[in-house]
Amino acid sequence: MSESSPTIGIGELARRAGCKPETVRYYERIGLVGDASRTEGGQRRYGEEVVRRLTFIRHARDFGFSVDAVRELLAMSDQPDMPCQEVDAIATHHLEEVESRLQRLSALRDELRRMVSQCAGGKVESCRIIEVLSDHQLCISEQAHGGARELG
Amino acid sequence: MSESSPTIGIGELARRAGCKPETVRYYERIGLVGDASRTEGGQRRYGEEVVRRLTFIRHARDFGFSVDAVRELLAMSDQPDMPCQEVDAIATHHLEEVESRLQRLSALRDELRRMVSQCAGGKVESCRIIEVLSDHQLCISEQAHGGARELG
DNA sequence: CTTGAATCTATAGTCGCTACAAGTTTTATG
DNA sequence: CATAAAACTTGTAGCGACTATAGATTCAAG
Repeated sequence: MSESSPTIGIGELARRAGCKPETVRYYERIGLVGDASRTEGGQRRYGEEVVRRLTFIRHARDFGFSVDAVRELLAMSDQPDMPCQEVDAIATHHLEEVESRLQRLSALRDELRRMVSQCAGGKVESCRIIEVLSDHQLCISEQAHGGARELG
Repeated sequence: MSESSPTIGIGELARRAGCKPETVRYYERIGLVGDASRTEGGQRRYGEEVVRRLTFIRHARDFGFSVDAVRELLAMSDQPDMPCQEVDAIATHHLEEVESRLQRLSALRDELRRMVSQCAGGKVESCRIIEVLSDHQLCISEQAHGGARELG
């Protein structure tokens, strides 16, 4: 693995990886990408391998992996000879979380739909939306939306 | 509307509404609930109407409404004679957001499933999960997971 | 050499809480 | 009534993953 000469500025790096310079500096601060080499004047300069690394990071983040998970995935992708069990475990765990979020979000959608569809458009006093929000008993499923906050 | 005498402590209030005392104080700080009356010693005491208000808040939050949306919903539920168009608008808007989140989360799940199922369990070097994360082109849908971070 | 874009650091803000620390008040028991 | 335990008080900092701002500096193009 030969490093390419570090000629890429933080702006171009960010653009090519699909994020902002601030995010790159943030990733440097938390150690997701290493310290960049600098120009005499102190500006960061990167080589192609950092573009690849940052692209990997952004892609994994787009998949919803947490920064900690990305950190582990990065560490593993740096060890090509190791078995990929752990990679698989992380991805499978994440998939399970996504599936569980989907279920709850879907139940939430059903409740919201029901609520909205029952609003007759009169006064607030008799608005079904307000009524449902006031009275948990009017929900079909008690568990449906307990903790929607975690769903984003 | 007669106010009940304020005898309920913050702990009982929180328990009855399904949150924590810290959350109640937080809601007071941001103005979702008004300032409570106090004992001589300075402790907060509440009446039943606050239990109802806090329950409404928690319920709306469980439905995934933002605090700002809850603020508006509260303001409207305080005006029973007004038409409920705005209530409906807020709820419908929220429903649309939930539906859009669902679509993206569902596409994300499909990609994750595909990725995980293609992992043959060998070395990291040839792990499909790492490959997909390294190369956006291997995704079926480019849009599928662009911004999963917002999905929770 | 000048201009303007890009970059630098440091810090604070976002959202909606949650957690802690160190002190005070209330309530229950002996 | 004394004591202990529970609940409460304020203030502040932390979470995750950035994002935004300010004010200074550096770089690249003409």
